[in-house]
Amino acid sequence: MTVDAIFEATIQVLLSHGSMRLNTTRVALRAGVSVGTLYQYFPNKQALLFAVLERHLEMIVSAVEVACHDHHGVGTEAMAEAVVKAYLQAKAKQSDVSSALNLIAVELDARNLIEAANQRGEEAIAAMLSTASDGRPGDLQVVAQTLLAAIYGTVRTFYERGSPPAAGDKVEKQLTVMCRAYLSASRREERAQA
Amino acid sequence: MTVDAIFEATIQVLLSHGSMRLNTTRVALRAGVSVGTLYQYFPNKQALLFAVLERHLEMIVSAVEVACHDHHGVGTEAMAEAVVKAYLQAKAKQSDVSSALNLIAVELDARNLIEAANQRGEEAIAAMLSTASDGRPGDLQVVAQTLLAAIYGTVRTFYERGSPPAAGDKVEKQLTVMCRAYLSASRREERAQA
DNA sequence: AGAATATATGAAGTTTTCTTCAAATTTGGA
DNA sequence: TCCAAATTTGAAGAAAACTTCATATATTCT
Repeated sequence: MTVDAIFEATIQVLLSHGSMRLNTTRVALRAGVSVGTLYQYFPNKQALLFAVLERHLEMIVSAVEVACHDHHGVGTEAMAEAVVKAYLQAKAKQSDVSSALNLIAVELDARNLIEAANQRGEEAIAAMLSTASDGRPGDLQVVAQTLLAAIYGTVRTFYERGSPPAAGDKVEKQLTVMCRAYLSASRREERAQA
Repeated sequence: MTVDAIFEATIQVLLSHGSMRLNTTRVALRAGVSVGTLYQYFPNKQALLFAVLERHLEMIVSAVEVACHDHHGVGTEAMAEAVVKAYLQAKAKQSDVSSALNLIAVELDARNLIEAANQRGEEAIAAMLSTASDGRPGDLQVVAQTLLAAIYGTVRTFYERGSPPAAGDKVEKQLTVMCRAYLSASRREERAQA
């Protein structure tokens, strides 16, 4: 479909030129359509970028939500593993998209969009953690928030660096170790304070 | 100094308008000088952004390096604590700058700059870890890399979200728990494999 | 003070980018 | 086949941004 071609082109231009040098003509050209066509589907440049971002966020969050839902009731270690894996897979499925989009996320009035996506992710994680078979961690909100931020931030850092996909396994392993350790430590702290 | 005013103005414009709507006129206006003056000091817009970024990276990395150097020979838990604290303090010292700069970092040919900064940070951490009194973690390179990425990414995520500075304490606490747990777990894995 | 040097100004030229719209093309049904 | 609706085109107008440079102001030194 034309719209998909435009989406794809936006990503490509973002990757090869950066958001500062992204302009509608370039996107249209890359998409193999004319500028006019682009404006048929998006009222202006900002709307285009917004749509591309929205699309990607939805994909990531829903992946996390599904993973959390599928892992209610298991131990925290398995939970850590599951979330890390889900997030990493979702990212890998469109690794180029990921790094490109971080360039525009903050440009737009996308704060709310991102905030909402985070919220959903955090809630899914908190809900899952509360069902842990080996005891729930302390402050659910805080732990869920930190966990998501750590996964999100670490992965992003690696992607931006353009690490080879081969490194993905290493990242997953280390992240899993870290998240597991964190959740265990959280429970320990919890017990210590009680 | 004029140059400092321009630096500061760049950050401000970046924050209030985003990199896409950042232009030399706006920066000059905000700095209280004329466009001509700006071009007296920077050959073009790109050079300006590059300089601002460079300045900031140097500040952050050197803070990490100092912290690492000051903590050679202590236990890994203390190390985790030290690095987290150093990084967070450096960021906090110019919290606005931090989030603003991530907007342009990838725009420029700044890959090398960032790569170099990361390199230095990782090396400092690896060097410190290798002197741990309670046993060095497994693959020093990988652990240092992951640790830095996790701290960097997590902090960035929080900053971009515009969390109130009050939340800084909570972030520091959680990050410390996480990094400590990670380093302990790394050592445990090391022993298990040996 | 006066000359020499350094710094600042901002209007104007050039280039880039955004967006529109009348005309051309394609699509799908009667 | 023929028509009407949907889609596409890209040249061109309008707006925004980059950069230059001749002129003006300030600073420093003798």
